[in-house]
Amino acid sequence: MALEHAILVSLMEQSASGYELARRFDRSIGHFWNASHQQIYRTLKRMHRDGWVDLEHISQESRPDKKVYTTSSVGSDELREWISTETTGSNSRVELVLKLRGASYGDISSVREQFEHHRDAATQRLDVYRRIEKHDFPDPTRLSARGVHQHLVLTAGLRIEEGFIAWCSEVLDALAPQT
Amino acid sequence: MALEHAILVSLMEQSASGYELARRFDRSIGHFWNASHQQIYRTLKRMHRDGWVDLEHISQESRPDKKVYTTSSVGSDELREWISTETTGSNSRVELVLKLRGASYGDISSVREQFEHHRDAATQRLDVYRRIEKHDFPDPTRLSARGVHQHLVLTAGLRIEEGFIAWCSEVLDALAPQT
DNA sequence: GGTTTCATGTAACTAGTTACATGATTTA
DNA sequence: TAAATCATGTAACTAGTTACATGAAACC
Repeated sequence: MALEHAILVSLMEQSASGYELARRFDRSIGHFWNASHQQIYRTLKRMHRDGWVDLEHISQESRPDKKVYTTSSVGSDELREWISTETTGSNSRVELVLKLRGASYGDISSVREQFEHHRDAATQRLDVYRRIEKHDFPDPTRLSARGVHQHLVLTAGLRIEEGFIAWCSEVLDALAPQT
Repeated sequence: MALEHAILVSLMEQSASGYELARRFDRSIGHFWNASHQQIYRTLKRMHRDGWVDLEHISQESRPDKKVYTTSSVGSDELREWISTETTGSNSRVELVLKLRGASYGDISSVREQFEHHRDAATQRLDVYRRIEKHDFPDPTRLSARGVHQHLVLTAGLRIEEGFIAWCSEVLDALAPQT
């Protein structure tokens, strides 16, 4: 899972209450990730129990009290570790984006390697899709209605992989170690 | 939810056992959707209970018996209805792909409208991202390490929206009513 | 003799969503 | 005076993952 890690990255940038984190997830991070306030409160509680975050109670006049969370040293160790761990599973692209965002809190060369790996995997996938296209849709101008729809679905796969590979190249260019 | 509907689309194309469906999800559909066999068996059971699918027990020699499921009339009504229902929520792009794949089993003009709507929404999002880029990264050549990372994350958003909009245009061109 | 394929499932767990609950203050 | 903002939570549910279980046949 990575909601914990998304929260850690966000807290590294700036300490926050659960409410404030929920708002951040609705804005910047939330463009590609979303988490409800219920999820965030629940997760913060667990993270505090596990010592990943420190907690400060803040009383306010004319506003409800709030609990401000800060990444602890255990938390930042955990984040650093997670950033260097190979990214697998169905959510991997979103996690890669998150690792990029938090790259300064971990080992950048490891992030680079992970991007290389996922770019290569995407290139192979793209190749598979192109073979499928050649095999199943040799003449895309002559297709039944259902054939057209199926071909468009395959096109989605092609476009997604192409886009991802291009973006990986941008990332790798920008993360290139300055020699 | 839409796993039910993904199964319905798959069964409309060809009746299958839970095992066979799981394999299909690992291949074609599974490039952008994945479902474990446990999930599929559980969901098929519920769909059968609700009358969305019919069931035929098939005994085989030298192979375990299997249960072959077929979309019932209730199921195809449900699918038709779902295809015409507005697509919302965090999973909407995957659902749109699925509706495209099953478009022949529902109302194509409604699918068209949904694609138009989502293309327009993506165009607005893209515009928001471009404004953010102008505002937060006026000079992308002069950025701190963290600034570079944050900018690349924004770039991911830009590329995803651009790609999605381009693909929607392909879809809309292909689905255009022949006049 | 070991792995893959066919074929079905249960049980326990983690993650995420929806609905409900409270209550003051500020803004339209 | 109604809605939005700030601020926290509980409870119940749905969806998805991981681990365990069985057992024959085909393939390498």
